[in-house]
Amino acid sequence: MPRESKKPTKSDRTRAAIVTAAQKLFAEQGYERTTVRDIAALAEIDPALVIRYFGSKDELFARVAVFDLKLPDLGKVDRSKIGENLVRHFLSMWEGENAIGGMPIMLRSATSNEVAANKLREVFSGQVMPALARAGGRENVAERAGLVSSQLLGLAFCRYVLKLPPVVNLSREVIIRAVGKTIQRYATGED
Amino acid sequence: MPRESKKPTKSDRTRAAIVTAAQKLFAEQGYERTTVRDIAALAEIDPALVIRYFGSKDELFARVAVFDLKLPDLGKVDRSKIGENLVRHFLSMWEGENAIGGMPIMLRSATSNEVAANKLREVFSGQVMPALARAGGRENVAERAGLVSSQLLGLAFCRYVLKLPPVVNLSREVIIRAVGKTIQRYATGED
DNA sequence: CTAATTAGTCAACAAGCGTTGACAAAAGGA
DNA sequence: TCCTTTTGTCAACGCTTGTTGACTAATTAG
Repeated sequence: MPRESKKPTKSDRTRAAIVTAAQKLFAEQGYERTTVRDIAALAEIDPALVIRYFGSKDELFARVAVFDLKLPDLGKVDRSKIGENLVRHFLSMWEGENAIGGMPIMLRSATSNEVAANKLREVFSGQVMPALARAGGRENVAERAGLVSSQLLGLAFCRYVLKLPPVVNLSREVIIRAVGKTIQRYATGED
Repeated sequence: MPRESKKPTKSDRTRAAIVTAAQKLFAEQGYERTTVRDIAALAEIDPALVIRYFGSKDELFARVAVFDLKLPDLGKVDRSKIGENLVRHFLSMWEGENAIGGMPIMLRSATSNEVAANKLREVFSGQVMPALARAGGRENVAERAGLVSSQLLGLAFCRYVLKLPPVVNLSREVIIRAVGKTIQRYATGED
């Protein structure tokens, strides 16, 4: 009974359907508003299967609410283009083909779900801080990373979660120029 | 039966206790997580009274989730100090004595409660946009207001809701200097 | 083909939710 | 004092939630 990656097809299609439905609903309505029955209905399966395959609603959420920012090595980026680079990367994480599904899920749920909030803080200390440590001096890393996060999370919050019309309507170019300049200053610590 | 402001004391102390408890709990856990029974327990009254006095949980939330940013007239502020001024004002709205209780309530609930999200958007178009219209040219008001909001809401989200340690630890002075410079650029549309 | 394993169905559970209405206590004016 | 209005209490309602276990159907192995 090799549990290896052989036998690609069985009804893990069910598992996949559950995951897909859960991602969509958690991202749209957050953890509390999304019910196991909603997920099952969207996946066109029985609610009991959600529990059978994932143990509980919490475990399913934990499974789905993981993501990797895939931040580039800022030590290898042209020093004067770090801000632009980060903003471009950030937008591509949220929009287009390779968008990371876990991000809207976390942002929507972190306000009322302590598990999600902790995961977001971990992403910060495990991914954002280390990346920023390679972008400027060793000093004030936390301060610089905090400022960067406040701007980028705020942008995501307004644009993708709250959907504030003027922020939704901002073009990629405007964001890259205006916000990029801010991130450049925060990230490098230059005044 | 004059319904005027006479007779200051009866048991509107109950009403006040309910409002106070509701503000605290909505601000800490958001709309969905907060139950009528929780509010009643904190106010040390019967759950039925919450409904009696406020009609429903939704009406109580609507009552409590209102706020006025009290933005200053930016036309009367030294043009080069608009950013600093706005950030100072923003911090005072969140911290200290006269902090507005409705703000954390809204921010926590807007991610999963459409009523709260709409109210936030109304605050934006009814208070932030008009104020910014007096800070720069008539053009790009929406763009500038959107950028300002993305930074200030992001700051509030990280510092007061998510409580990201590096952002919580930022001193007022650092925030006023670093974020103030950003807001200055966004608000005036310079560069 | 038969037997065993896997996948899916169904009804129900205990707990929690917002909300209601019938009733008792307290307060205040006549 | 009595009577009316205000305040508060209590139990219960109908509904939804996450979760469970017994059962059937489908798939696979020998």
